[in-house]
Amino acid sequence: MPGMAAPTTAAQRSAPDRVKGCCQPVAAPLSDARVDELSHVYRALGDATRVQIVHILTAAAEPVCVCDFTAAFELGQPTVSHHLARLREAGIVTSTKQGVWAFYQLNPEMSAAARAAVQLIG
Amino acid sequence: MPGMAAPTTAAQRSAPDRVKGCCQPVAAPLSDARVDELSHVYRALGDATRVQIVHILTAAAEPVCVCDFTAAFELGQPTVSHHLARLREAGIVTSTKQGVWAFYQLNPEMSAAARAAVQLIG
DNA sequence: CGCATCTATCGACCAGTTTCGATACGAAGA
DNA sequence: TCTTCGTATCGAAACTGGTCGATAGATGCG
Repeated sequence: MPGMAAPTTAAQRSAPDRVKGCCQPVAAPLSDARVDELSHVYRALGDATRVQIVHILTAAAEPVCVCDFTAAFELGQPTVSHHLARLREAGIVTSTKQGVWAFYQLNPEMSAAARAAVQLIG
Repeated sequence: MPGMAAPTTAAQRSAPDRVKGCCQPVAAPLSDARVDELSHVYRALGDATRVQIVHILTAAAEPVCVCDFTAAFELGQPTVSHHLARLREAGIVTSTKQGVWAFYQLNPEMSAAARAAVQLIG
């Protein structure tokens, strides 16, 4: 095998290579479920508007009306509704309706990963 | 003004509305810079492959060779390079070259926000 | 009932992202 | 030097995501 073929196991690898650190055994990967959970939480928070929404909710003592969000952002009402829906799908917020109005709050049953990520915004 | 027009200030609002919590004053928004920083960090981590990469790096004592990542994921080499580049652009990882090989590690000068987000994966 | 309002959903458009194959560049061995 | 290998970059295709206008559903007032 000519050239510098990459060894795939520690046994096949020469000492200088190990010193360089190349092709060292890689850490056991996180479970697919855990990776999905983390990446979905991060993806849900990977938008400036949604970070603002979460910040407002962490600072609010009571559930916040959708009309307050539409007033706070220079975005159309369907767009705000879309962002709230994404946070809801990620389990970060919950909504309740009182008459015509809809109120959003941080989901008290948020996953631990989501809670930790949200606290970074607070 | 007929119907149920949404009041925009606390003064215009009737007592029952305030009890319901609608149109309460919204928390002072985070600065644009802070929102951008947070959303960019979250966006960089909002991908399953990049979460795996960060997890491997947090578990590794030494910088990890690109060849280890390409071996660990069922993805093409350009795709892995792309994900590493995105983490690099977000300031989460740094790379060094030793001969033909490129090694990646967590950026020791990562922002506090990035460090906190990375620790949730570790 | 008829109407006005608030919110969610739909359809569409544009921008950004993920992925791959092809290729270019650099380094090291023959 | 010539070849081989590892990595980054480029170009393109497919997909996802953010935004808006239009619209539907629900609620409450008159």
